Amino acid sequence: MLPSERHAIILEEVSRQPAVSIRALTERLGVSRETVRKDIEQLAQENKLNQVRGGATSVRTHEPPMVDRTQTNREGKERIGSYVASIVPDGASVIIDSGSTTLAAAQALATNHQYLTIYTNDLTIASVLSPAASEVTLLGGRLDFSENATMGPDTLDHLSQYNAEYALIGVGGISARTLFTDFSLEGASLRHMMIERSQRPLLLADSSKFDVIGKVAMKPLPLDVSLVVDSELPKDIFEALSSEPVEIVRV
Amino acid sequence: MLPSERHAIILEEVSRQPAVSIRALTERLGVSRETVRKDIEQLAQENKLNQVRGGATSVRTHEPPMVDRTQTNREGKERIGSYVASIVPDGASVIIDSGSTTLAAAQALATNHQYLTIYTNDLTIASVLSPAASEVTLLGGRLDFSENATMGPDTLDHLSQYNAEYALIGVGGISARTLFTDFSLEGASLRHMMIERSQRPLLLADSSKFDVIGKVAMKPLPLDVSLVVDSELPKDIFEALSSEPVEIVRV
DNA sequence: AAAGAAATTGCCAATCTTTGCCAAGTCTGA
DNA sequence: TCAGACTTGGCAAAGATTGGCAATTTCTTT
Repeated sequence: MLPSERHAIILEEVSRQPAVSIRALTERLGVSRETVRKDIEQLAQENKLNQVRGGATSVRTHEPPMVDRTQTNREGKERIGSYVASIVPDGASVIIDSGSTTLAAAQALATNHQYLTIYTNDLTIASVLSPAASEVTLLGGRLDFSENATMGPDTLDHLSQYNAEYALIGVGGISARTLFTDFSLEGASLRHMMIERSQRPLLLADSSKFDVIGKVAMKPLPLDVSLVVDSELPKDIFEALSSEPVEIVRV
Repeated sequence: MLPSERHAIILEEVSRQPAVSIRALTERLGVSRETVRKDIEQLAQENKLNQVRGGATSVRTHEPPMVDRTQTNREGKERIGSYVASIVPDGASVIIDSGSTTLAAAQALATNHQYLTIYTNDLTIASVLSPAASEVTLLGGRLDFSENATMGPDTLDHLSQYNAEYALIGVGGISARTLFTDFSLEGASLRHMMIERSQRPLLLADSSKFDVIGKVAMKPLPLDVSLVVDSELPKDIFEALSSEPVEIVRV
């Protein structure tokens, strides 16, 4: 088995689970402990994974908490928000996903618009838009503490009653190999339905999402979407997206 | 199982519930008590959680729920809240109405309980109880800006899917002539259904509600309820209530 | 309500196991 | 043959388990 094969397998394992042990890898790869250790050492230097005692962990096992996320690449998120506010006309109906990027968009909408109809599962976004919209519908369901948003089957049920002209969707991560990924299955299902339920879905991804791989792959995009980004996409991601029904908007 | 895997699992547990026991973790992780204890010790040093006897608790000290200091009769509401917290056992399921009196009760519940199942239409109450409950379900629907709570047919629909052991209901006003009244039709319908959907409904009314007449009369009480008040009821109201299926609790 | 018994838990020390790291040896393909 | 890659073996360090004991909590009984 070639080193590159081993590396690929190690990376696959580590992206499928949050961590792998050297012990497990020696069996899977049929090589010695020491070889696996050196492979991991090498991959860790390339920032493909984290080396920990006894094995390796994925570079990003958990999504950082919301409080931190609102601060990362704030300027990029604000630029995306302004763009969204410029293309969504006043009076439109908009489904808005939870997250820090969509929150930035909601804040931008709140300053320019008055007669929006909003559907969202994010409590913060609902509060932000409440004074600036004709009507805000909060999707019901189990409250996820860290996201401050509702999730789960009830939320899907509730959303299924509505259609909107626009949808603002956040993504967990984009990479060339896995395309769009998410950090929870519930979140992925919800976002998928949000896309289906709108005429014009906008995927919002600031540059901090590039090359990030979440643990859940998103289902294939059901229809044409626009991907709004704040900086040039890495070339490999750009090429990987060329076969998808995605229009890329750089703002 | 790698140390980092264990840490991730422990943190996940502690973010899902407000507390985990070492006992439960030893089973979940398949390692000895001492190992779990040391893991917790380590995570506690990193401020990822709190170490307590027998386990760990979430580090989240829920953000100061900006108490409205202009709130009328705050002391009375707090007394009602403490009483409610004393009779609702931990682990119970509770429907909670929106409003300042029920918010006081929610705050009291949050300090004493850990494993409640909550259904509420009030965003503030949901946030307050989120770290202190096993599960918080936010009822979906149109967001009422002034109440910071959801209302309307969607909310009724959603609530109709649930039953709970307790319900904490606020009232708009109580008077001898009109008995219980409310300020909106939507609110009255919702409160009525909340009473129907619980085994043990508690109407909470501090003294600022006495002799107040809202514009909507509440439908007759569907079953026995307890009315929790913080001071002696005016005599005329007391007599008017004597023919109703109401047990009056003075706290 | 208080006292005592039983169970749980924290903490420590000794022991066993696993892992990291290094050096030397072995294998393989050009 | 030789250079690079892999394995093997050994040792020290880190990690994990076990058992013991005291402190604390919980349950019982009076």
